[in-house]
Amino acid sequence: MDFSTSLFNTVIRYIYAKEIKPEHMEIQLHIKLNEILFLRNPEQSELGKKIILHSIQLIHKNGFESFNFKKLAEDIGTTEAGVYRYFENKHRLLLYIVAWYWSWVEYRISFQTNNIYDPVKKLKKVIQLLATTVEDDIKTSHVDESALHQIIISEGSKAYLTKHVTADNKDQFFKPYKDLCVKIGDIILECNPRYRYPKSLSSSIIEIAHFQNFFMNNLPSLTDFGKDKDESKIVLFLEELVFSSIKKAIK
Amino acid sequence: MDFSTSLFNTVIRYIYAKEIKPEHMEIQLHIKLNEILFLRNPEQSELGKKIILHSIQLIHKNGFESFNFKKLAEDIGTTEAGVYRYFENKHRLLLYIVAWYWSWVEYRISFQTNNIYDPVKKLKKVIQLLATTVEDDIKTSHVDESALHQIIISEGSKAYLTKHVTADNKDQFFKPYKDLCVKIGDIILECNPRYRYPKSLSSSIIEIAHFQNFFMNNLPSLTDFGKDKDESKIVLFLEELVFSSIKKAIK
DNA sequence: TTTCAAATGATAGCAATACTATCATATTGA
DNA sequence: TCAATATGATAGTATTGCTATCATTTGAAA
Repeated sequence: MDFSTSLFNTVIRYIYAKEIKPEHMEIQLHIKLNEILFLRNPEQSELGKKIILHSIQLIHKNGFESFNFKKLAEDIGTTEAGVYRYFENKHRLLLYIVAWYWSWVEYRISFQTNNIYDPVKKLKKVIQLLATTVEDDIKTSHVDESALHQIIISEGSKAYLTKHVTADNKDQFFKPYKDLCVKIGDIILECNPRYRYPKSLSSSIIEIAHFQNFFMNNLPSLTDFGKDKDESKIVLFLEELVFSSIKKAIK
Repeated sequence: MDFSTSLFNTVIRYIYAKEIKPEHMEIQLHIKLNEILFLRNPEQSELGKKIILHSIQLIHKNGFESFNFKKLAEDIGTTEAGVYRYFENKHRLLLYIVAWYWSWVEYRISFQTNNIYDPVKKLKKVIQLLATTVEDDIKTSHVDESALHQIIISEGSKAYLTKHVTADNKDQFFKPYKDLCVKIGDIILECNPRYRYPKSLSSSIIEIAHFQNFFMNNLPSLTDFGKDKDESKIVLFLEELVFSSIKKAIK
């Protein structure tokens, strides 16, 4: 795998410790996002990175509804006005975080399905990546990917469930999510070129993975996974759902 | 069908015009909800019914985020304090509306699947009812069921995507949704008693029906229905997904 | 090393939101 | 008819979601 290649929105940076020894070398992932998502790029300053890190922590802890820029500023040790210089409002910050997440997921999928040529195996890997808790492969200094995953499950859909979704869509805020859907849709078509609903199945896999996880942990009677709360069962459920549907369509 | 039977949360009332002529007879549906959902029962006063009617209109028009009790009160011609006498806050009002909706859907399903004994046909009917725009069979005077359906699609998940979901669940706020899931899960098991994920499939059908509709109308590239925006295609997608999965599991 | 623009900090203020409280009046039902 | 209950009218308060201004620090170019 060529790490220097820019992959969609993703760029890999080599970060070396001052004395270059292999064990001190870190590979850092850098996600490049659409400029319209922010007023000032949070990846390019210490304050900006703190804003991302602490908003993920705060939203994870207290939820998006009770989250606001005043609390965030206090948490960071800066002022409300300081945060407003980076993001217009908290919804834009959520859009940024969500876009970052989907870009990161797409990168992970590319990385983890690399050199897998069987589309069925590839799709299984995708389902597993979408439906199980992240274990960091490549670290990013200022993002807690595990907390982020939880946030996307509980708050992610609020990014688009608004009256201004059409305007936001025109501004390309959902591009990473849409790119990911296309990518998964293509794998589905590789499995069965005659399957009629690749994009709908793709978005359904993503959404089911998330809300089955949410239900399992919060409203367990809406699932069959309530007892042991085992994510791998969500994977099995999804695999059965997806592959029986794709295969049936072959006939 | 015995209309006098109380069905889960649902009660049917006969309303007669003063002169009893068949064409003046109306059958009115009355949904009885858990008392904890409100401070004062909105079904039992004119003001209460206005609150429900106008909040559905306002949320439908401007979305839940921009909705508040001041605007609602102005719309109705009462005062903010007046609304607070019925509902603690706007989230509780949303919970009420959502609970009402799911009770109503369960009633519709019971009504429309009555006398269908083939579980596959029954499940098809359920999918069709969940995934297509409501056409009122039985009218309720103070609820616009069609606007309500749109609200549930765009705002419904916000009812449970909160940090207090566990507390709300203990207070039984989600009972109608859970009852419906059980009911659909039972039909799935009738189709195939050995299917392993009846509840997860049930909640997935409901959620997919809704967000595929939302995506189709707002982020069409996430679906395969963007061009003609035809709800019946969502039904076909869901049927293929559901029945291939259930049937495969039979083997 | 200066220097000048950009980023940050500190403070203030304002309109809207999310309530709570109080008292007067209307209604209605026992 | 009278007493409880529902509604109306008004006021007030803490918090939220911003915007504006000016002073200070930082950092990169000259």
